[in-house]
Amino acid sequence: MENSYQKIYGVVRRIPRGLVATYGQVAALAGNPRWSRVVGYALHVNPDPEGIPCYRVVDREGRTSKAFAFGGSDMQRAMLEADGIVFTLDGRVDLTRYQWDGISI
DNA sequence: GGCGTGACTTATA
DNA sequence: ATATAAGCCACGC
Repeated sequence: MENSYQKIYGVVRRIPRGLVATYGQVAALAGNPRWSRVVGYALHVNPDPEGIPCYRVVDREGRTSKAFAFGGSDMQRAMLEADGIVFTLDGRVDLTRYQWDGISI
């Protein structure tokens, strides 16, 4: 039982539908603001894609990395739009409106 | 424990 | 905006 990953997964799992969180946000909520890379790795291994919607985790710009698992940011965009999130013309999420506060749930 | 790598972040040029 | 550098932590060898 490893705390770090469980915490990260727990935080990501708490992200409410229609909102997104950044790697740094998840890392901070997990307990350490410096796990940004670890969060990415944790989602990379993604042991439970159905319980851990990695597409709701974006970077500081509201964007995802090129190495995104589902087939690229294109798939992620579709998933987030299905959650009711609207993208900007830049192909990014409006973090000013959709970034999770971490207080929900 | 060291070294390289990585779905990150911040700072500097 | 892009590139480079450094920092952070975890995994595999």
